[in-house]
This record gives sequence, structure tokens and C-alpha cells, in this order.
Amino acid sequence: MPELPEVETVVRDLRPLIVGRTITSVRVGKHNLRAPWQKRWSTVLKAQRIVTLSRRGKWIIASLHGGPQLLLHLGMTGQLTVHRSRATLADHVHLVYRLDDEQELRFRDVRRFGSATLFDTHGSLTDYLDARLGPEPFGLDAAYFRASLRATSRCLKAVLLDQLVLAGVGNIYADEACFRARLHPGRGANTLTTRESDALREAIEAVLTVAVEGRGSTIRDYIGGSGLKGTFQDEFAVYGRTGQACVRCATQILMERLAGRSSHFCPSCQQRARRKT
DNA sequence: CTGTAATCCTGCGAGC
DNA sequence: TGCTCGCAGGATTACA
Repeated sequence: MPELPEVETVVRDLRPLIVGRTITSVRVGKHNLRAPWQKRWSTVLKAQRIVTLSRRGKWIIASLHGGPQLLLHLGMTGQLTVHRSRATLADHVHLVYRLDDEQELRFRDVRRFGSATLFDTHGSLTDYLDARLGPEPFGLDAAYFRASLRATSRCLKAVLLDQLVLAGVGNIYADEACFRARLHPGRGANTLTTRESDALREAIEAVLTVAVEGRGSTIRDYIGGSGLKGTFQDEFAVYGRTGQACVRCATQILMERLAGRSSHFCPSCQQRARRKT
């Protein structure tokens, strides 16, 4: 599923297509997403102009003129794309927002782990996200990140996936960041030196930046808001490359289950303990 | 506080 | 061809 670079791409793609448009009607499919769609939300949204579209972590926020905010999460297989109203409806489309220009914003999600929720007042959405998300990874405060790592014995992989520590990193970019920082994802977070912690923070920012530039990664389902696939999957150093040669030293990439997720790393470049020479 | 597993779903590839 | 199994970009909860 979409992690920060994919969600950012969706938002950037959709902005010119839907900001300034007015929702004329909402259609709901027969299956619920993660959060059941409340009937009254359709009424609230009707005749509302979309004023801004933004991203926070892996969440998408559409702010409407009257004040309500639509909060969307793509889960593992969510797709958010604009189509002409007359275009045929694909399978697994669960929400359709008709716009005032003969177009529709469609939320397709095969596995239905995604969600769409409406918040009536600005405050409640902020509270909802603040309770779940730490700071954005770009321009992250170095002291904060060091302190966050020092404060826990959990392994790096678990910490990077923890949205309260850092918002937006998922399974792919956690592995890619660890590789770039030459750190084993199983390392205890509180065993890192200051230098290592800083290297990891920089690696996260670097990999996310390049991934955004590449419009994210498409492994199977992901597409941007314009329907285009991402390209960063072609630049993976470790993710999904189990058994293949490390791009840096040619050692075979290993896969290990950490924090309940497949974790890929080079056993030579990313050693769990410092090598005794 | 940790880690682990299960839950919500559908689809796809591997192996038999 | 068809079956079963395991696995998949996430978030949340229960439990040892």
C-alpha cells in the first residue's frame, strides 16, 4: 500500500483536478470501507466546494468550503482517481464523488482496508490525527529523533513503522532507509550512536525525497491520482529483493520477519552488531 | 513496555 | 486444470 511518497503523489495529482470543484452528489457502493459510511455525510458533502487537498502522514485531507473535512486513508490497495462521469465503473469502487465538471472522484479499494470519514469541525480532525501521528519526516528535528530512539528497546523496524514516532514511513521505506543508513532493521533503537541515529534520519528523508520524485512505488495495486504507476520500485535496494545481490557489495539480500512484517536487508552492509575487526 | 498474532478483505503466484 | 497455502504498501486490538 501507499506510504508517504505514494499518498503525496496522489494528492499532487488530484489537486489541479478537484480543488475548486464542487461536489454535486455522492454515491456509495454496497460494501463498507474500514469505517462505515454515515448516510448523513453524503448530505453534508453535497454542494460543497473542495478548498484544499493535503496530506498528513499516509492520510489525505480534503477541506470543504463550509468547514467540514473529509479524511481518507488508502489502506493497502486504495486508489483515488478522477474519471469522466460516463466512464465505466471499475470493480471495487466504493465511493464516488460527482463533481460539477462532468468528472468524478472515485475511491477504489480491493481489500477495503482503506477508510473515508467526515469531520464536521476542524478541531476534531486535528485531534484525531494528533492522537495517531508524530511529526512529518521532512525537516525532522535531530534531537527529537535521537531521543525517540534512545527511549525504546524496540528494534529499528518497529520504531520506523510506528506512526507516533514519525508519520508516513511504511514497510518499503523503512527497509530502504535502514539499508541506506547501513543499519540492521533488527537493531535495538536504543543501541544506536548519535552518528547512527542522525544517519538514519537523513536516510529516511533522502529515500522519501527520491521516492516522491519517482512518483512512489508500484508493486501491484498502487496508482497515482492521475492513474499513472510509480517508478521507484525499480530503484529498490533491498525491498522485495530477497536472494538477489546487494547493489553495494553483491552479498545475497536476506529477509526476516520483524515487527510482524517482512524485512529485507544486506547481512554484510547491515550488521546487527558492530564487527570486531 | 515488548513482541506476537489475529482481525479487517481480495487476489495472485507457488507448489502439488 | 484446480486446489490449498502463504503472502501482500496498514492500523488496531488482544494477549502472553
